[in-house]
Amino acid sequence: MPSRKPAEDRKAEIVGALLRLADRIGPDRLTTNDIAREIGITQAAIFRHFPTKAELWLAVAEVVAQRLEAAWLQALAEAATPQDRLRALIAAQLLQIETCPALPAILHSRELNAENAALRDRFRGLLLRFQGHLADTIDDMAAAGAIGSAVRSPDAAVLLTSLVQGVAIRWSLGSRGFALQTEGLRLFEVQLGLLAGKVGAG
Amino acid sequence: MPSRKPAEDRKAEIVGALLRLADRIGPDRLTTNDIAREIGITQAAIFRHFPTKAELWLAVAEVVAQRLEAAWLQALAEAATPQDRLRALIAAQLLQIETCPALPAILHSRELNAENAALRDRFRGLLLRFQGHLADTIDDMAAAGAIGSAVRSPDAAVLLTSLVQGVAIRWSLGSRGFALQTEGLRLFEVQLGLLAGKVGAG
DNA sequence: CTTGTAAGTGAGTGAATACTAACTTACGCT
DNA sequence: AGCGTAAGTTAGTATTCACTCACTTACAAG
Repeated sequence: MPSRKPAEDRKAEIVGALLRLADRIGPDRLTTNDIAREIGITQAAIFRHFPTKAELWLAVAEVVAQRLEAAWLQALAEAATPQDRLRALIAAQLLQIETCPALPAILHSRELNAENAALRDRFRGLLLRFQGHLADTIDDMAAAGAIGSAVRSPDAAVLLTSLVQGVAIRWSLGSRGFALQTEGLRLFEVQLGLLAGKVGAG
Repeated sequence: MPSRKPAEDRKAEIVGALLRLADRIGPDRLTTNDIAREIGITQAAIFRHFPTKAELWLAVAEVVAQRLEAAWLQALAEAATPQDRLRALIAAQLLQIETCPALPAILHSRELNAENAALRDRFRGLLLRFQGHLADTIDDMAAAGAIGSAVRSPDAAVLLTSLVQGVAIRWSLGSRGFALQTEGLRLFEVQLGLLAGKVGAG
């Protein structure tokens, strides 16, 4: 009786519903029934599109990876100076988390950390690639003299990644009582000031 | 047939088992059966000591809170200079996470974030108190001239808390392939150098 | 209009879930 | 020694979980 959709569309719909519900219900508590109810099909229909729940999670990882990488590339392409690129990378990441608040919880889920090794590797690779972009951009800044060299760029990249994750935790624990991107970028400027302040001092 | 224990001891044993298993199995997937099997009693016996699972979680929060606060107070008491106190606070927190690796996952669990509001408030209060200690210590450093005042102490505290959380995430995603406390303290020295480098520059 | 395919259904599976009730027995106290 | 208490058990409950299977039917191509 219900309207049918081509498999591609339905798969995307299922993945989208999972990401939406993972925030409300939690990645490890989310059931196939929750997803089915959300999009108005039966639970059994989920398994026509994904053989197991673990494979559904891998499809989710694929979608997330594509979204994040696209956001990073756009940030890198649109900003002119290395400093603007760095800010744009951080802003993009904050926006992605704000748009898809389940992301931090998925990083800590046991679906990822204990039961689905392929999923963990996918996300770890993503995080490493983000830090790589950050480190490269920081190297560009150092080459342009916009920043000191007292801190090695991979360390600076880790500090900035941590900043994003830390503000995301506060955001989530505090029931999202502030604007994630605004507060994150404010702290980014503070940290950038610290990094830039080291010019010629190391 | 099995050896009996006074309720106090058994409660502590249950809480300890939960914390151990929450790391391996995940906070949201951990069942009362898992706990019972771990300590060699039947699942029903759990409910002689805790009326519901949610109350068991609250007892866990209480134990964690006491451990963390004791570690902080000891760090504050044992270190002489404000700078040493700051380092000791960070070291203590890193050690607590290394000793009880379930802590970050619990922070992101849905037991905490969605289903057990009392649990969330308990942990949020803990985190705020940690940042308070950090900020106070940073103020002491500023008063002693050991640090610049370009960065407001609450912001610096957030940056340091984020550092701990960020390195903890990398540690866990990377299958704990490095020593958390060592790497965390190394990054702390980097960040401290940045903060201290601003002396007189603000 | 017919027809093949694939999207979706309905009804089920066994295993787990948190939690309960009625019982048994180990242990401390006198 | 014996007795009361409380820590533990066995055997359940209703519900939910991921997943299966036989089936129906919407839709697009010829």
